Amino acid sequence: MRGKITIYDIAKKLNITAATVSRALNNNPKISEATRKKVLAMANEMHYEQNKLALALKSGKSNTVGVVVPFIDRNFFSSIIRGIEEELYPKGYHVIICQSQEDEKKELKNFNALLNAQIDGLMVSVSKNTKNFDHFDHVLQKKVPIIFFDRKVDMKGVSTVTLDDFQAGYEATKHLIVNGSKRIAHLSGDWALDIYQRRMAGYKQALVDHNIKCPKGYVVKGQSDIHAGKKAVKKLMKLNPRPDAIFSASDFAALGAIQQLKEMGLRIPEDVKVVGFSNEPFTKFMELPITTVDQSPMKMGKMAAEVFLEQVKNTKVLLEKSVVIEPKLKIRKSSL
Amino acid sequence: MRGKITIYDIAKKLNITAATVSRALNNNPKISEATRKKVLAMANEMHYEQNKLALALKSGKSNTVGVVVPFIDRNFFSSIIRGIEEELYPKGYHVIICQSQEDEKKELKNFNALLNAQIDGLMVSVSKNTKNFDHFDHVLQKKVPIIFFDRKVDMKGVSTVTLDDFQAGYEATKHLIVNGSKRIAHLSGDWALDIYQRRMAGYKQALVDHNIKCPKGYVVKGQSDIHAGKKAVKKLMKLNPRPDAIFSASDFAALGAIQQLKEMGLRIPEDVKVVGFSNEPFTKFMELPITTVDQSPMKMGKMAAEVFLEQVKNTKVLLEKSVVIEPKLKIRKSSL
DNA sequence: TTGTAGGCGTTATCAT
DNA sequence: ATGATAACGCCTACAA
Repeated sequence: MRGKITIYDIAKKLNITAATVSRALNNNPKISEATRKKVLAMANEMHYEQNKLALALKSGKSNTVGVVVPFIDRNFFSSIIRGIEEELYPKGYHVIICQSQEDEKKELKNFNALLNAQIDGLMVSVSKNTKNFDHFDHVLQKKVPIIFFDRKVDMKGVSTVTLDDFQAGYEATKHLIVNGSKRIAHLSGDWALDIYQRRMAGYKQALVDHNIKCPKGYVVKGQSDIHAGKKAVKKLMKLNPRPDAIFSASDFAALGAIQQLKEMGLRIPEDVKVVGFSNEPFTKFMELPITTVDQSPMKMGKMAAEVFLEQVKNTKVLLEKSVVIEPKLKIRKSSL
Repeated sequence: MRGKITIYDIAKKLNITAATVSRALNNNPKISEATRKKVLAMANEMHYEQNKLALALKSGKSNTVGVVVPFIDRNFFSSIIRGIEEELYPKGYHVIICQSQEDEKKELKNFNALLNAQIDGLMVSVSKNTKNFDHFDHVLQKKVPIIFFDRKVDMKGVSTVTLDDFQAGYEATKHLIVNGSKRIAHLSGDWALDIYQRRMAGYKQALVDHNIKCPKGYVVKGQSDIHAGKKAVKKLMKLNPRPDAIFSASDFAALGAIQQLKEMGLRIPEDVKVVGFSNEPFTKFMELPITTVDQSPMKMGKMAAEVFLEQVKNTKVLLEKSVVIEPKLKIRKSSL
């Protein structure tokens, strides 16, 4: 029913054997130029197309990688996937997408399904609710290489591609300091994710390096959404002294913060400067464009793909590469 | 090297044959309850996992669908893919993602690669530069069902999931009329895509139905980006009489229009009302939230997946289903 | 240079 | 109820 024609069909037409056809098609040197040409011509004429499935079964390589992200429709993740796809497609790899939906159980199921599909590699950004990491070991046991991007698990035998979140936090904060802010608050995210811890660490280090205090209550932990940003600002502005700048570890929280500040009659950036994180598309489009940290997600995806390709080239040893991407501060009006 | 344990391994341990193991694992009735339990227990103990590749080769079904979109990192498309994935994953299907990058040749290559991978179905939103449609026929010849979403090709034997773009254009325009606009301009998109033609048709019909004229120059064709929106407004505002409202077939063009209007000192919505299209995330976040048409992309993805599932259930006939999704006007400040 | 044969892991069709 | 065997499409020793 499907892509009917096989190497056997070609062989029959040419009165040769399937093995010979295979050799011709695979540029195997052990074949005469004459028959190769005949085979190639016939294959073309019959519209032969190789069945990758059979090849995969035979070779143990499926030429497919699995990508697991919390949600595919977040700009950050879809940009990463774009990077992965564009890097891997020319090399003959397919990209299978799965969503963990920030759920450990779904993540585990994704892994098993992908393992069953005989993927050649797994690229994953860990769900934030994942506490148990056995399924990662399980993948490694099957000799399937893992490449983490952005959110990683500390374990042996894996590679990672991450942003230098410490540096990002540091630079964002330093930028505020340099522009005159003296009392800088920080909206942090879910501490289950170390990216938020590192961003905060960068923030704190910048304060220390510039002899600026971080009064009690200046660091607010919350979700990375608009509502959390508003809530945080309500708290922060009751403080005495109140902050004159906010570094948010998320653009959405930064947006909420801005909305709340405006509602309170505070001007941005005059009264309070704001810096967000992720360079979400909307930050650029606002009437008041928001300063933010660009994570180069497409590049992250491309790097992850490159590390994978390097890994499959040398299947003997498990690579343990750690690629760290430099953050890029996008300075806009909200902080000037 | 890979998922070593096969049904043969289980068979050996149990001194039975692989066929029996297979039967036990597949709930085949021709087997005793006793052996079934033994097999299941052993399979569990040995952490057996079915090799989908072998199954796929044997059965001719890969349990994989290919999805081809212009770019994965556009909110509209990634939301659709999310819908597809969430609908198909529970049914045991994998989703392979490809990007055509609005390029006919890449689209063709994507198709061939997916065909080689023995996909069970193809879901595609056509590249806007595709003029030749042979590769679609080619897919159909291989008995692989095609489901178009959003951008379709008119051909036999395929199913489609689209937005009612005419209705969307009609409602958006009517909304402006009802709110007092008398001179409504339209920013259209690339006419190679029929979605833009239909949006415009809806716009024109609404004008006719309400006895409103469409003066020359009131319809501006351009790209669907910020720059095009600005450019169009510069032209439009030179017209006499100048428009008091703009219905843009794209949110980005609408944004550009708004930026340009402001630059010209015109107030929105007082002087000019604006309606966009797609419900891009940023439209909601602006200080001046933009009225726009929501296309329910996640639902579109889910519907496409459902049509596919229906198709594979009945492999005898090629379904020719046409699902039309109702647009939802999101009324915000830019048009009130 | 080409053919033969076996195997990748599974299921389905015969027998038994 | 279970076993033996062939087949899915391809590749690759090994033999000729």
